[in-house]
Amino acid sequence: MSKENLSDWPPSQTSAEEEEEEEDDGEPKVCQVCGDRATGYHFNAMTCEGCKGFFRRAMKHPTKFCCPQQGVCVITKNNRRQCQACRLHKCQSIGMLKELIMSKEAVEKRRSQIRRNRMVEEPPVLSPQQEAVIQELFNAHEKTFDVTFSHFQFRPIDRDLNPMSVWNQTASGQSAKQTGRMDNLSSSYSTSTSTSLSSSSCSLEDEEDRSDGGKNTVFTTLPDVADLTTDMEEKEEEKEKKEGRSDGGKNTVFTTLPHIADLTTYMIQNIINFAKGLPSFRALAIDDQISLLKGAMFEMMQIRFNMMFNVKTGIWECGPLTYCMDDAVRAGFQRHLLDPLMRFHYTLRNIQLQEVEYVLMQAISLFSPVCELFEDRLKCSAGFGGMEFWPAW
Amino acid sequence: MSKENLSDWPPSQTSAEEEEEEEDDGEPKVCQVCGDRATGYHFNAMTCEGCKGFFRRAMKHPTKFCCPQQGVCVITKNNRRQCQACRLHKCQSIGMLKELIMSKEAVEKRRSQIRRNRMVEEPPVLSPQQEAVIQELFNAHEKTFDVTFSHFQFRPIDRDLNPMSVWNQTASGQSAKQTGRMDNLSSSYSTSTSTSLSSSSCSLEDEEDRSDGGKNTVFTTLPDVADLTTDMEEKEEEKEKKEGRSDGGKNTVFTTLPHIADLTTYMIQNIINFAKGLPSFRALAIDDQISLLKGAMFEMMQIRFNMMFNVKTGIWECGPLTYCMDDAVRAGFQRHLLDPLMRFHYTLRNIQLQEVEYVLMQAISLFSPVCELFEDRLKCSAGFGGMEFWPAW
DNA sequence: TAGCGTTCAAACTGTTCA
DNA sequence: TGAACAGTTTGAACGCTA
Ligand SMILES: [Zn+2]
Ligand SMILES: [Zn+2]
Ligand SMILES: [Zn+2]
Ligand SMILES: [Zn+2]
Repeated sequence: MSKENLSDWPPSQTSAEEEEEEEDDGEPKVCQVCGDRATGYHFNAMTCEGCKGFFRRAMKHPTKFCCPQQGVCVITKNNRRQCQACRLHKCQSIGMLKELIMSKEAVEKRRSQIRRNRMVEEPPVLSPQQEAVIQELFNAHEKTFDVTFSHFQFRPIDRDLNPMSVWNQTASGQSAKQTGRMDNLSSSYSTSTSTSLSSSSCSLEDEEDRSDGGKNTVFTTLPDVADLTTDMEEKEEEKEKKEGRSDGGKNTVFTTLPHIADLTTYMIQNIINFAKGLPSFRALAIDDQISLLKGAMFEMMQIRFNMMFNVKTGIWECGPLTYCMDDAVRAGFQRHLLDPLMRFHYTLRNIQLQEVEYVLMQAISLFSPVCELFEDRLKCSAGFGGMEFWPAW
Repeated sequence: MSKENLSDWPPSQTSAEEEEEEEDDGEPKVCQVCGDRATGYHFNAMTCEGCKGFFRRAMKHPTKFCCPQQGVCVITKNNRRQCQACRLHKCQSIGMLKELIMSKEAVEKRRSQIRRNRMVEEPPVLSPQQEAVIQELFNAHEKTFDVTFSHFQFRPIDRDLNPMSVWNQTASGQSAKQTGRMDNLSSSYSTSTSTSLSSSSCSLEDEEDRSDGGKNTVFTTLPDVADLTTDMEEKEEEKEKKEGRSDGGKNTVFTTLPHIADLTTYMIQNIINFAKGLPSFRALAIDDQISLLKGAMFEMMQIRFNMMFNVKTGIWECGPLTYCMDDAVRAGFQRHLLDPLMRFHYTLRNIQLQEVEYVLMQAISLFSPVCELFEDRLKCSAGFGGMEFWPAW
């Protein structure tokens, strides 16, 4: 195989044995481009599989090929790879037609048709193993996703009167209500229902794990919630500096930051518990657990927030609490992040996923490792095909 | 044939040789769409078979075709495949009528009418020859299919207490009962009724043939039952090695293996006797007999087992003995085999075949040769259309 | 026999992946 | 890049009824 490729450069003009692809007797069909064995008509010419694929690719990605021999190469089976320019020219000269390549739209239509056919004939039922995995994920999620936010402990949210956001929001009405609700509580930390959660630290010991009592593994080395929160706030700070707005916080007052920080902490804690509730996650090395959690945390949080996002009002409805984008602005988040993030929330929410599907998304996010080198920028696309909401920094 | 396809793009307007499909002299009718030889009027136009089929298909599946040439293509015999849009347009322009295509309901009515006619003229009764064949098969089967397992000689079945199977089985109840039954017998080999069968060898001489006394041919060269059993056990062993589980049997104890081996031997012996009872089988060369038996043995055994399979309980009821899938697991069979095998048993049993139909299935299996090259993997589909249960190894 | 529908292997698309 | 694969379209041959 290797020696064939050696001795045919430059493609000699002398070996112009004009192919007589007459079907002499039986079946010796010959590629009219390179002389290889042909497999039938492709784009209106008798060609081999190689020239067929080459022609399609060349036509789909219009690239200007350049011949090193002034375009006089004679294409053969062994040298066809050496000069794309002459190979393509030969393709066209023998009558290959780009019109017979299916158009972008036609291909897409064909694909969706095939998907539809598959759905019809192949029962959409899952194997028992698959069902079990889903059940496991869903159980862990159910135990750690506090829709009512009844265990949420927080400092009151302080909404500024002058909207900082340029987007109009219907937050004025709820602002008073929510602030008023805060005032009913004596302590500076509020909670919907009383819990034993200590406000200062949220260590990762399983002290609160309600799912499994005794079989807890060691989690003392998992990242502390405080660490993760600090990480994110640091990132915000860095970004601010880069944007040349680091005026030391003198002109901009992030009134909602304390509350949003508490909210973030609460979400992170629950997400860590979700991961801990997955046997397949606990089976990983502790360092891997940390890396996965760090890499996926932001995305998983957004996925969870999306489940509470109301597309009609643009408001996140977290139990008795409600948030609008303006609250994020007032916490110091920049348009550069919030713009694509909002697009993400509207897009994803409009798909109207079921809860199980959200859980699967979380799992995909969790188990998609992020390269250490890119941890700084968290995750860029996280495998969610066309739904990347993360700006390209 | 190849030359014709070369030069015809874009479909030229110049080649508009207006077809004169006058029946000049004899029969030179021409397709008004593409110019090919026409086979008559189809949907109100003189067309070829190709354009006839194309028109019907295009009308049945309302797909929007798109012409890459702004719809100016001129359709010819050689380029008609290259632009569906223009071909369909040409069809309609020459007067082809979709009204002449039978509607969905009309087609269905026609089909049932045909079925009815078939029933009338083709008597649903079988010819005497066919009846005779069936009778012959059934007789041979009846004499060799021991529903009561009264001649089954075996070592007691040792069921482990801890279920090895991950699937839940209702085997616990029967376990005790069946083991208890074994205890009533003194010898390590048990049998329901005493027979003269020697436990060590089951030679293929017709010493036990109750059907024909004297006209026995030589069968000493037929495969020994022991051979076949060994073959199958070897295959299981090989598979196990491939799956990297060949721990020398130290960790996995196949407690039921001795009994299952006896059961297999008994089944094989009866199936060989079934084949021997068929004159049409005996008429074959001895080597062919061996090949057919080897190739079909596993499948025929499963068919026989299926006749005793209880879909409700998932238990094979073999006379006084009962088996569940767990027994096979404990004999060393792997999920890779048992999974599709169980599917097969449930599927086939649910069809509720009559006994005669089971016998016909056995015969089909027996007389379907398996290529020597594939003997390793036994039979892959065995001619049972969509019921392949054999995993692709 | 004319003209419907049916069948199914060959032909020809795009896709995958080493 | 191209061999192998997967899926669809085509049309020659055939079955059936009026
Ligand atoms: Zn070629
Ligand atoms: Zn060149
Ligand atoms: Zn035609
Ligand atoms: Zn066209």
